[in-house]
Amino acid sequence: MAKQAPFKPTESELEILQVLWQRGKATVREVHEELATVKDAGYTTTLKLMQIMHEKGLVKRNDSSKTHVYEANVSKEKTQQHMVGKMVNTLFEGSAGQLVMRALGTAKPSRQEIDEIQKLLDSLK
Amino acid sequence: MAKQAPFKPTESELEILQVLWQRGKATVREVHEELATVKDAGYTTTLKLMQIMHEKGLVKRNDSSKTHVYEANVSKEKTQQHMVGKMVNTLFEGSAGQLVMRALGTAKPSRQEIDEIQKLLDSLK
DNA sequence: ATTTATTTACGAAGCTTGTCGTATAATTGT
DNA sequence: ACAATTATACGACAAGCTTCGTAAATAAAT
Repeated sequence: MAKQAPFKPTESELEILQVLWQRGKATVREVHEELATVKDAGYTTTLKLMQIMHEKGLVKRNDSSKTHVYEANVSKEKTQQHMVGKMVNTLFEGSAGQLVMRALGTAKPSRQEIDEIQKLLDSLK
Repeated sequence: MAKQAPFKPTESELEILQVLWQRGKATVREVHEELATVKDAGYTTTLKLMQIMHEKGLVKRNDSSKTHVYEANVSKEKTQQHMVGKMVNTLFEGSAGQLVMRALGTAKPSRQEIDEIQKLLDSLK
């Protein structure tokens, strides 16, 4: 039976998940190359992190060939939901509205996003 | 010169900051009592955490009397801003709008909050 | 075929977090 | 005054994260 993912990815694990979500499947080498454009760590570091993530159940992998192919085992949506919920609790006293206000104050969304948000808000009323 | 606060409070540190933000000033005992209603850790644990937070510059303290009085040294607003920004980057590809959509999908804000958000959105257009 | 390169596996070290025990100093109660 | 309580300081430890070096196995290149 597959182990239940814990849903508390660390900073580095999130970076890796980002790549996997974006690419679907990827080898350690591919993930590492992509991270290298942003970060500065050795190949074996990325490898080790992904091995640990596999033990935790955060990713699954196909090791039928010598070069293993990895894939995220937690969805982006669920992870976002979980992390946002946690943040609302620990930093915004349970108020999603407060978080929204803060987010909008920090970075202005595009016109299109604004329209989308307004549509959603209307439907919530 | 006061050390610059690092702005990456841990989970436990956030719990303590929450109490300090709410009360303004508080002793270790007071913070601990309040946390004890939610959490289960010894007094010296809270003490140690607050001492470390002091070293980091996350809190300041008045130790003119035997019982030290602590106070947050980072504002709730700045901390929220920083944490939200980080989350937008690591989980939402830099899009605040996406975070907002997710937050609204997770927990419905009150009618009053919705109105507030809409007002803010209009002003952003 | 032999060398070179790639990949995984493993172990270890340094750092941070969270936990607590114990010692010491100060305060309070009787 | 003496005992009991309360506070700080300090050290230590387990667990987890991140880092990397090295060894062994496989694949590719010459």
